[in-house]
Amino acid sequence: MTDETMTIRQMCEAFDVTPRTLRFYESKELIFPVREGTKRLFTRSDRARLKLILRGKRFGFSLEEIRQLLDLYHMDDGQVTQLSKTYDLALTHLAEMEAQRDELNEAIAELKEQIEWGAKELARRQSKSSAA
Amino acid sequence: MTDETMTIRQMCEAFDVTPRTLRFYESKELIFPVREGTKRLFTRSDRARLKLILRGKRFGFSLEEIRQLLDLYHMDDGQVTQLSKTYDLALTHLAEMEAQRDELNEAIAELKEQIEWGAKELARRQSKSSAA
DNA sequence: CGTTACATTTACGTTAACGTCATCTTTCCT
DNA sequence: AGGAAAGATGACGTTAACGTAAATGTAACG
Repeated sequence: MTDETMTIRQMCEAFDVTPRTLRFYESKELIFPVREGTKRLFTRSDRARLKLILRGKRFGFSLEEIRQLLDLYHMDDGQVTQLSKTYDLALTHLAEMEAQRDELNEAIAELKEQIEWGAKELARRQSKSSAA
Repeated sequence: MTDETMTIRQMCEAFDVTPRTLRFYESKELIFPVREGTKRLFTRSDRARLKLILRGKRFGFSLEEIRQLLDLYHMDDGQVTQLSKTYDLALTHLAEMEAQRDELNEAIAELKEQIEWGAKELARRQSKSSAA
């Protein structure tokens, strides 16, 4: 290994994705692996971004939404020109995520109720079949 | 209005969806509007299910996953045969949702940090430009 | 030096979740 | 009665996010 870089295979195993996925994310400018000849080498930065990408996906964000958010976490390189724009976007997303968390908590509470109801039903049917 | 049923238009306005979406959900057996002649009439049950559907979507669940979960909330009608199967599925989903909530909280915390960093940067640049 | 084994590019295929006509009843209003 | 409005039924189109296959390159190994 040259540095702290990883090959595409190592990335795939580390993050449980396919090569196609990584190439696809690169084509969409979500990650920027460097080239050693023709081969891709993924840096620490790519790994950090990929982690955020996969997390965003789990929250139901589209790749395009994620791409815009990634700029916030990757602000150090050069074009800080759009900082305040990105900042606003981050605030919006934060609000969305907090709303989603609240709704998720509500949904969890409701689901728990249903589960308890189900548990009682199962117990009831258990006693019936053992009584027969 | 005959009962507590709603037309497709009323549903669309109430839930901010298109007719196509409702027909699509019916074709996928997520909702079961009754027919008055050729027209669909949506019951209270359909509305409850639709609410859960839309919520599930916001959490990133697929319609197929949602369809299975809906059975849990709709258990009263007849086939309680699969109760324990549905029960297990509900427990699994509950675990998933709790994990998602935890991860969401973590992400919110990180995003807040980034936002604070952005706020400081903006302030720093503000003082620079006013000093010039 | 040939052959695995991994890599790249190009390009067409696929699935989910609807959108968008086009065409046809049904219904309601004046 | 007659025309607009709402609803229904196909059927084809679209977008996102990759999957998959074909053709080619290259790097290490015995």
